[in-house]
Amino acid sequence: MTATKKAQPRGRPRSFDIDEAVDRAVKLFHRRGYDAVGVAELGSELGIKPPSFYAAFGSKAGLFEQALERYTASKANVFNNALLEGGSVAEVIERTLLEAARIYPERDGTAGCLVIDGARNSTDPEARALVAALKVAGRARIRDFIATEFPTRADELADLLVIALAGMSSAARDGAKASTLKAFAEAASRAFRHEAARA
Amino acid sequence: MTATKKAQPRGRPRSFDIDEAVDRAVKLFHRRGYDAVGVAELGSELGIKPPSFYAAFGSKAGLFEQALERYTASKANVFNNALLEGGSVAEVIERTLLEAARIYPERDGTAGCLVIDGARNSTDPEARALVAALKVAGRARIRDFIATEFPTRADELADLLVIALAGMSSAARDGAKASTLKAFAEAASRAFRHEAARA
DNA sequence: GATTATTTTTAGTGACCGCTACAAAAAAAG
DNA sequence: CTTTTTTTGTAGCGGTCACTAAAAATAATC
Repeated sequence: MTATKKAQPRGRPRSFDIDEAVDRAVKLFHRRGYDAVGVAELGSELGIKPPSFYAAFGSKAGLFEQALERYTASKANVFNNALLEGGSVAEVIERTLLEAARIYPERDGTAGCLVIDGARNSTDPEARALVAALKVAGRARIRDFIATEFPTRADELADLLVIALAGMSSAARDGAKASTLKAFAEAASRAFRHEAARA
Repeated sequence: MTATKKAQPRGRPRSFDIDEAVDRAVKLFHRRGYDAVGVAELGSELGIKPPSFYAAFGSKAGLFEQALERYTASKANVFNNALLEGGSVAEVIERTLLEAARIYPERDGTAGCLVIDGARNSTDPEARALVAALKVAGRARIRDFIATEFPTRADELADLLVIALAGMSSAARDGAKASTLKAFAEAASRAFRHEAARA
């Protein structure tokens, strides 16, 4: 019994695919940022009307939360993916930076990182809190991993990576080319090894 | 004759100080970003009403343009100030990074760089174009200066600085402490010297 | 067929957005 | 004084924001 759909419940069936809707929302929020995407646009892009939207997601921020979950569980989570391939700390950090340089440049209208810049300058406290929590958790994971090899400098080295990624996301959203980000990522990776070897 | 005020013109005198209004606008736009600051709030903060606002600045984007001019002519222009103190390319870049680490952390509600992040995710094409032009011009000045010592690697080295500054602005707006930014700036400065010496 | 449960569509809500028409007010010029 | 010029305050423009009340539609269940 391969049940993905649990025997149709009672009422009128939903006329749209929630998973696909979240995927489209990821793209829209990534493209233009949380505030710049309106519920009206989300509705028309998702092919649903406001009441269906709110019945399914609760609020605009609710959809953003699901979009962030989808995003961080995808290949866009560059550190997670680099970590899965194993290797030394320096190797994982290098793969993280190079992968960011590969996926951050504009593609299909999206650029940079949704978590880093998706709620930048947003007026919505809920949206800001959602990305802030993800940033804190992400940085903690990076720091703890670095600490396995460099326990006394883990914070400083984690900040080096986090700030470098933020710069790359920012630059990508400003139109930086893949070659530019790749050169920066390589320099940042060399800097990481150099800093890790210091003191 | 020390004329800053040109013999009062004909009509009703302006009831507010334009220079001070621009200063306050710089702070507001810097604090929350272009889109998040409304004309109504600008008006009440500046003590003027819409018609006076539009008579003086033409539009919200017009005030933003003046705010950007004020900002880039101030001590916030870290590269300009570092350049004025002279020294080698590596020294100027180091001062640029360290000065950014000093002024980017949150102070009086403002953090990071108004040019880099002030119109991030804005929906207003005019505001985006204004900061985009400043970014292009700023990067060109940095690249040309670096080229005086490193003509073959000026672009790559300029991107290293520009992306590092973007990362610092982003991190500062996310609450990074001065000590965090300082450590990053020092590492970035070392990376710059190291990259400049390569090849 | 009748009941119940869920989602749908229709048609809005009040609040805020950037911006403006209009006329009174306040100054210099005649 | 009157005229001319500029800025002011009052009031409100059309548009968009996130969101919702109410009832019709569509399914399983009784």
